Amino acid sequence: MKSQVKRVPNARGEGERLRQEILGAATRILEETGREDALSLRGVAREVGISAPSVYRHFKNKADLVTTVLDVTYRALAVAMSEAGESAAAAGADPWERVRAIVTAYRRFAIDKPRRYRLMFSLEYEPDRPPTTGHPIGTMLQAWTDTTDAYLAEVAPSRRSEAQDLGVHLWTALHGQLVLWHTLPSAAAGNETILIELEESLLRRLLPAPEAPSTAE
Amino acid sequence: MKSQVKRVPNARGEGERLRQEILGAATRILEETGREDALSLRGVAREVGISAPSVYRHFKNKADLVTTVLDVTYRALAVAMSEAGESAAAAGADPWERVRAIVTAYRRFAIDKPRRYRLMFSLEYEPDRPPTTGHPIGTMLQAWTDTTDAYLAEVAPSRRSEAQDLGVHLWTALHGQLVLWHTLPSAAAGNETILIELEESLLRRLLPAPEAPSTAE
DNA sequence: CTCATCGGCTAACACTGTTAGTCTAACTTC
DNA sequence: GAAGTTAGACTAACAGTGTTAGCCGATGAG
Repeated sequence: MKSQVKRVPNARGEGERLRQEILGAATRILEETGREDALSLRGVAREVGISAPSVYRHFKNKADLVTTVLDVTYRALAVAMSEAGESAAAAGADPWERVRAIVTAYRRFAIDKPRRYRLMFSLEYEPDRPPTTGHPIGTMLQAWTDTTDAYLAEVAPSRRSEAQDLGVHLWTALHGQLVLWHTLPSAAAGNETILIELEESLLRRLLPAPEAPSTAE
Repeated sequence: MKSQVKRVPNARGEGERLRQEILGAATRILEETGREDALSLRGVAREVGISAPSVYRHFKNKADLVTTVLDVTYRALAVAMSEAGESAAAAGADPWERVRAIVTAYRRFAIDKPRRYRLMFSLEYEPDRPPTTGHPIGTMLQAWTDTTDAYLAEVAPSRRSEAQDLGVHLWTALHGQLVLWHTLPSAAAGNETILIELEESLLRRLLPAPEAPSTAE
């Protein structure tokens, strides 16, 4: 019952396979528990069917494992955002609807993967990583300033210099809303429409309306 | 060297004293490390000069200890905010300056106690606490909606119905800014003026200007 | 055929949260 | 004042943790 099949080792070049399995199991556990210390190397090893020290063949240590999970999550979020923007554009959406689509994708991600989303922003920056890449939060910020810049370029070109500021405002406010929503126990939590209304109210206040006010089509 | 003085027990009714010492040590360690799992009961016990299980006389378990530290921190933040508002009012500040003072107090707190601030919003709600109190984040939100309500009452009474929304926007956006600032490694971090400018830019966009536009003194 | 190396394993260390049970000194009650 | 109770601590122990050291079988290169 303890070691069921004694797991035949992967072939010579196939070590990467186990790495992916470990990553998957760790992701699952982190998403279920939401706390870094609830993830134990022995636990993921048990789930994958290997022994705990074998994890060290593929990850430097536990922190490295967690960091990798979060890096993957960051990338997935960025992809979800850009895909939402592009498919909205392809469907002929106007600039406002395009921003709306990106915001919605962001919210969906944060709500569907709540534990990991929270974890993304609750970890200290680990300085012993390749400093060229920087913290993945930077790419997140970039995605938002790109969004506001594209919006301003089409809708209010004269105010395009505010794109950076607006991107920061948009992202930070949305993130704050989601944190609040995740944390608040009863009232808001579970009621997504509240979030949507808040978003709407925020966007109206933050994003400038089109400059040519009337029939510009 | 191990047990230096064998710490004479507190007198009969003085158990509270040790409780405070434990709380203080835990607060210190949490502020230094910033991670819940870096706080060990044996560690705080060592620092206070008692044995680890003695902590259980005063706290249900480790989570209870951490929660208590954060509750105290929440209260301190709320107090700092209201004090800033009141002392600004006492100094004859106008509504805008009053909001500004509260925002500044909030930022100061978040920057001076960065680890604890981050911890406040990264813990899951623990359901086995007295449910009457709710999550302390609720009081935080209340403080902000009070702030915006007071501002609107004086400056734009016709829009007072928006106070709730504006309070949420203000708080979530500020919180998001601070998270970003804490997380981003090089560029922003350590440069507080960036934060102040962001705040200013946000407040201008969010808070309505006085209704009587001209000479209303 | 040899041999290095990949992909794993076991054993062990130091540490953790938590429980059970014990001791001492002070306070309460008769 | 004697007896009992209890606040305020302690030691011992358990199960589980991250991590390191060292081993072992199979596979591929020379």
